[in-house]
Amino acid sequence: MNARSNSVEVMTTASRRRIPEAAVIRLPLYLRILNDLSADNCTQISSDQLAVLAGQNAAKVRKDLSYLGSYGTRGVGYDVSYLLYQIQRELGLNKSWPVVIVGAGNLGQALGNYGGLSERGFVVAAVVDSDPSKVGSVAGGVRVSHVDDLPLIVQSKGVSIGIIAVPAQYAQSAADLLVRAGVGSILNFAPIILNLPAEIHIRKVDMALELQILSYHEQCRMDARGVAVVSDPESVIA
Amino acid sequence: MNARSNSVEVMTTASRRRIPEAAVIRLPLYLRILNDLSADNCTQISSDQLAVLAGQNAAKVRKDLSYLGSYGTRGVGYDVSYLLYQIQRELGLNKSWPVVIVGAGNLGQALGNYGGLSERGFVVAAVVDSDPSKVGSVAGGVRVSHVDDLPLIVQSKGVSIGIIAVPAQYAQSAADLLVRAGVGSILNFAPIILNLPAEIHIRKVDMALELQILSYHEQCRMDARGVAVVSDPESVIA
DNA sequence: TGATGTGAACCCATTCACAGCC
DNA sequence: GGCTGTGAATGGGTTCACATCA
Repeated sequence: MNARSNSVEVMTTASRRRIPEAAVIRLPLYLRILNDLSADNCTQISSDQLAVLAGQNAAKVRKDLSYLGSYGTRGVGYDVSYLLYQIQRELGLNKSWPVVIVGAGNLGQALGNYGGLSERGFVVAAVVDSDPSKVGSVAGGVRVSHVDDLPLIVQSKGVSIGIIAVPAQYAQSAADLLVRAGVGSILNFAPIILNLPAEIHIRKVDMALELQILSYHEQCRMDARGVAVVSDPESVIA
Repeated sequence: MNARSNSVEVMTTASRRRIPEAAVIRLPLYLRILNDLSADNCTQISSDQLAVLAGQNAAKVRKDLSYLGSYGTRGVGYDVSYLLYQIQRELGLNKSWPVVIVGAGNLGQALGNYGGLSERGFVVAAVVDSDPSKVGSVAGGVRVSHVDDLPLIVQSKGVSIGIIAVPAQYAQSAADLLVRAGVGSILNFAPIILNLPAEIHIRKVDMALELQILSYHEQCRMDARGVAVVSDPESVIA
């Protein structure tokens, strides 16, 4: 029952314990904090301390970590390096993930050169572009390939994660190409929401959208401070 | 009771109807779709159709829109341009929001030049940097100012939204400076989670973090396909 | 008839509170 | 005594299903 049994089990179809999405999102945060602690030669940490560092509360931290297994010691806390290892394993960061970048423009090149990718085990397997004049040039230590070769590249290099770095008007077709080529997860930098089949995982990195949400919160904040606001736009227009 | 009454009401402290956070996040998505529809001369839309375009379901769309008021027509649907107007108003996009960008490096300059900002009413009031050699150069049509002038700039230009575009190691101090200068919302591009007072709204645009989440989902997907996986790392290490 | 608007039911995430163990 | 691990309670978000109205 406990994951720390002594035998090697082989899991087959769908036997992975599913961790709630909300908890998965916080794991990289804990990971970063534990890395910093480890660099400072800190070996033990309690859920209380970790909660402060992560801006969460202790109960949530304990619940999140309990999804990984029972790796803490009652009355003491968690071993930093062991917890680090367990989170990395759960997130799949002990593996190397080949990614393909679609778009060799400013953003695509910047991402290709971004050291944080390789640091975290994400290897730029290829950069592709539809512009023939860009094919052959070098971006991020990788020669730019033509987008027509995408299926071949995905197959031969075992790529399962694609990064979209093209202007908004081409983003949907880039996404469709990635899906057809066999990619299962997409990170989208274009300022657009993509239509994708449900089985494709997608994460958005969309500044325009985020700013609009901040705009709403700013408005609420200003209202709360007591700034007078007209509540009926109808009559203002009329 | 209905927001479409005929008199002009003046709301004072905290009278804004609070829309659930989850719904606020979808409003910019609807906005983008309605804009496209409007450009295609489409004047009416039903919750069913909008749901398909947004990748949501009809009930959720109706509930989301109902938070704005009762702007639909039973048996018919919603008027595209009126809905557009209402969403923009609710999000505060009918106002002009001055923003300050902290960091005049590659990312800061790219953001300053990004047309999507001004298109959406976000005006780059200033770009600041701590490097004196960068002060005076031009980024995004705005002269780069020294970070020491931040409080003055925020005050004089009425800035309430800050954008952090500095390396991770400087992000926390940049955030602290913004808060002390009086900014209320922050968009963070640095690959780090910031510690901020609860009253500050923050949105993260963090590729490293998003990729780690995709990595987890890829792992789940591969497990589901029946790839054999060792479930007990303990014994593998030993 | 056909689509909105919305209470009620459901489901997931967070928080509480305490049993269990070091 | 102190801290983890976790059932139970709470709260928010989504979905259902239908009353309501053009």
